[in-house]
Amino acid sequence: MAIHKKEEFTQKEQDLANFAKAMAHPARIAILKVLAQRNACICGEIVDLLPLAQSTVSQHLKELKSAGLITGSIDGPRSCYCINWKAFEKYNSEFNFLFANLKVKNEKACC
Amino acid sequence: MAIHKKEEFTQKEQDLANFAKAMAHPARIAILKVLAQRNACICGEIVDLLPLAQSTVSQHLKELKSAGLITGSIDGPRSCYCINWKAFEKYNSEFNFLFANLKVKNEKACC
DNA sequence: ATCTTATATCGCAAATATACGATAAGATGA
DNA sequence: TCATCTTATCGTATATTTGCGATATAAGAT
Repeated sequence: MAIHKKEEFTQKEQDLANFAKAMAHPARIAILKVLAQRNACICGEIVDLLPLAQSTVSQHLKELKSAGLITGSIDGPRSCYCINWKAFEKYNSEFNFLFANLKVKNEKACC
Repeated sequence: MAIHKKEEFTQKEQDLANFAKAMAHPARIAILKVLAQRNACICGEIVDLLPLAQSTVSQHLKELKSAGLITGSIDGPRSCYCINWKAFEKYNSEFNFLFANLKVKNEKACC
């Protein structure tokens, strides 16, 4: 591959792609679900709910965090995670905007 | 890794993750944009518009097609691609549903 | 001070994704 | 038929992701 070409695209395209990448694993979607269902910051209960090792879950959490979709803070001996609604909503509307933009221009399929 | 654990999650989680994965590259987002802007099925004009080799673009098109986001048909010596609005809308609303589901349960950040 | 508990990180192995050149396949035009 | 043009596929190199066990770290309990 030699060089990645990702940075040759627009910032918007890259941002949206990064957001999508963060969502591109069922484990991470399941984590987001759990975080919301519990209506509170959950630490390692996630580990019990998912069919994955603790280190793997921790890694997925790290990815969600670095993508900005969740926030994490240390609470005594355990870690507390929450969905970052702001960022989530931003990407969601950006995604909808792209979709609406596409939709408006072409309605009839041609092939 | 030995075994992939992806199939241990629910079908909905997997579907949404697969959709996200298809969107998880700026080149593929750019392709979708082009397909919509041209308001018609575009074949290899995409190659001229993207900073990628023809074979690479073809591969991205294949992924979008196998994810069901675009359709393709042969038109003489060239190939014609279109956005599959139906599937796109389905995933979009599924995504929104997940988001709304999350949103309704938790509004105040706790960390 | 030491032990326990919870979590993050490191190191590694395997799988997948990304990218390209070369080549094949299919249709059109000379 | 043969050359050409367009697109798909193959083979290959490299990068990234996924997953786990082992280990480190940090706070609380004994």
